[in-house]
Amino acid sequence: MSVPGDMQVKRGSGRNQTITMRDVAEDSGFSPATVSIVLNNAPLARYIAPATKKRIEESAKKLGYRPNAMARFLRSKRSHSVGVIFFDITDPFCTPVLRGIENALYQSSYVPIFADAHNQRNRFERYLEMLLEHHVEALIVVANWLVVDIHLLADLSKRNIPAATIGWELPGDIVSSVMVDNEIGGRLALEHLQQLGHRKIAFIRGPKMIIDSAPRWRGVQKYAHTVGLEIDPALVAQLPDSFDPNSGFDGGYRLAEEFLQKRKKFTALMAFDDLTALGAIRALAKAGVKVPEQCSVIGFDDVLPAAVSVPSLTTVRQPLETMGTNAANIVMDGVKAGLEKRDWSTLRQKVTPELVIRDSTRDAAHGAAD
Amino acid sequence: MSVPGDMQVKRGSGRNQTITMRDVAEDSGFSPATVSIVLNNAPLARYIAPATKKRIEESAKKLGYRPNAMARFLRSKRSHSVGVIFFDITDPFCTPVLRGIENALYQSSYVPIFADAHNQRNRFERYLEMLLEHHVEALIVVANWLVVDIHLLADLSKRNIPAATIGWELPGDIVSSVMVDNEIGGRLALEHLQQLGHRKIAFIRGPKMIIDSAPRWRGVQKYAHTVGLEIDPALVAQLPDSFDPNSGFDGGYRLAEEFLQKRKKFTALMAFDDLTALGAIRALAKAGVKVPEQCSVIGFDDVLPAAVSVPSLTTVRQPLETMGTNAANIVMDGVKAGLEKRDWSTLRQKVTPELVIRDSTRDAAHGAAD
DNA sequence: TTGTATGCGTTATCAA
DNA sequence: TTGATAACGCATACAA
Repeated sequence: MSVPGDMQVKRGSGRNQTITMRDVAEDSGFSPATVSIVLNNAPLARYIAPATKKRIEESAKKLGYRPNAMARFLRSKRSHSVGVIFFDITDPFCTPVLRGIENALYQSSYVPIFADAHNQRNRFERYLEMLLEHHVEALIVVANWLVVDIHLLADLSKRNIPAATIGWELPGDIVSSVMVDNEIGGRLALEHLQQLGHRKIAFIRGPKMIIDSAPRWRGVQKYAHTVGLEIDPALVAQLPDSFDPNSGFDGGYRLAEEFLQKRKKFTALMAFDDLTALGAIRALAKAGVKVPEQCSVIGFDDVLPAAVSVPSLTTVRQPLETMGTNAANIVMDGVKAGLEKRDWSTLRQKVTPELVIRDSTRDAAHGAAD
Repeated sequence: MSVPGDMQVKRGSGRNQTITMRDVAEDSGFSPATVSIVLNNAPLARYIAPATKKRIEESAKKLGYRPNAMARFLRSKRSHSVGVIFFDITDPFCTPVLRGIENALYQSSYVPIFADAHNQRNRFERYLEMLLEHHVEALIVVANWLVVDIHLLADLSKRNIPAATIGWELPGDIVSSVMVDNEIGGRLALEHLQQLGHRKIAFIRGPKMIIDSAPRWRGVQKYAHTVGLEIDPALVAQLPDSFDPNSGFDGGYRLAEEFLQKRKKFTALMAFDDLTALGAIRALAKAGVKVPEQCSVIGFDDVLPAAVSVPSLTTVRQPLETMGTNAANIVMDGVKAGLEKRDWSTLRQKVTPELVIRDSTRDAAHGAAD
């Protein structure tokens, strides 16, 4: 039996709330400074006796010590957090992106502080403010949909906090960005339809205010030109600007209906994105046009609804999760660079989309929607 | 013209990084204490001369002063952040919930720290650890899918941090919870089919490990009993346990296929959730069974894919965004209670689901899948 | 009505 | 190889 004095019972006095470093110091018999060095595995830890380390680590574990992130920040200026602002989380586009970001940050033991601008400029600004107050070490903006003028972001670089945008880019080299290569994507989609033998193709272009719209369409035009495919202006429509990222569905429905009313024959339809494609498919179905038998439809993005619809949607896949991961890694690299006083420059990354062939497209031999 | 001495230009010296309260104090000519009182509108602010307040506020604005959340926390023990752990953000169920949580927290100027457990226990624990380090003032767990035993959460109440779960509940009264009333939901679904005249109905029940499965099925059984509807055991299947929240799609597909192979006639199918329903619809379509003409299908949840599928899916809607909002309000109330040393007790909230009739169901007169 | 002094839990700079 | 000590930026008790 051990003598009473042997008992390491912590006097459960008043301050039973939180275990501080001082508690660990007392328990282990070393000074707070040493404890700090050991527990952070700081450079100086090389000079600490292994036995000491062990004792300290044991005490820490025994007491359930948890470093206080706030106190730590006050000294080290490191909050171990990154701000992540979504323009509109409602867009299924965002989910895999968020997953990618989260996963990358997790690897570095950083936490994401989540913000959703609801497509409102003042909300965006307010969140920026809040994130700054929380001293996030970096910022990621997922700007899939609406424009909010992001000059605000330029402000950040002044504060030396690395920022990256996903699905959007700013002029200049202040903010990093990760985007799909829309031109390749546009080509991929049209190429697929063309190779299936489609010649009469209807197009629903993206809203003017979306940055992806123009290059994606350029990809289409260039490819059409290359293979000598004629694009009938009567079969080209454009989604109206809107604040709702999922409005493409209604837009696709309406524009497809209009195509049908024109009684212009087409055997395939290329939509700006997946939801637009699904909207179009619904219009076609309502008019009794079967997909893909009478009309092939291709989307863009590869969000969840594309995979689980009936028929499943052929689409051009954006590697959304990867895009999130990359953006997070880019800013984290910036954070590390700042820490090590290394030089670091902003990055503009284009990722390559990929054709995903499913059930909504097939060869043109069979029929046509008119 | 003002004299040179009038210029309030801040010497852009070394410490141009961050504006602290001391800077504001110097600039306004008052002490840091007074500045603190004014800027926080603390109780003592009542006694401060309006002119003083004005001067201080102007200086603060002019200098672009931003309180340092970390430093503030160290004193006040308030981090102005709430941890939000998702078991698996990949589930479309989560998006509206997240939106609801975010919106409620925003109203109180709290930020959500986002965590995604990827359905892994150790990841869940690690995040809990990280959130504790960041001293979140409350915790919300969105446990839509897999079980991770949440005894860990009980730990939190010891630390006096209010917690709530969404889509899951714990025994005891340690943690608040917000759930749909699954029994009502189950009844609603069956009632709809029954009122459309369906008698031969196939059922795909939820996985055993999901907490919703049992009560939802109970609702079905009770209603069937009430109206004297017979449930054919050969037309009842159950989704296998799985770690992937979207696996219901494949499960629905497979089980619907099996029903079809049995050559038992049914004119309607009730699926555990929307994705399961969509999977089933794909199987039916593949077998040439038209929905809703030959077979009605109803889902549960009302996630995005349900609304944009073709045909659009009739479903029992969970008020997901509201559930998120409610959970956030519940824990925020706990936070305030703690602050005011008020009493506060944990809550178990059941929200009411709602039938959303769309295009995947119709009266039974027309045909049957066999 | 405002200012002074102190400490929150850590880390960094010394000195020992 | 380790320990004192002094900040970090803010909020409060207390003094003035």
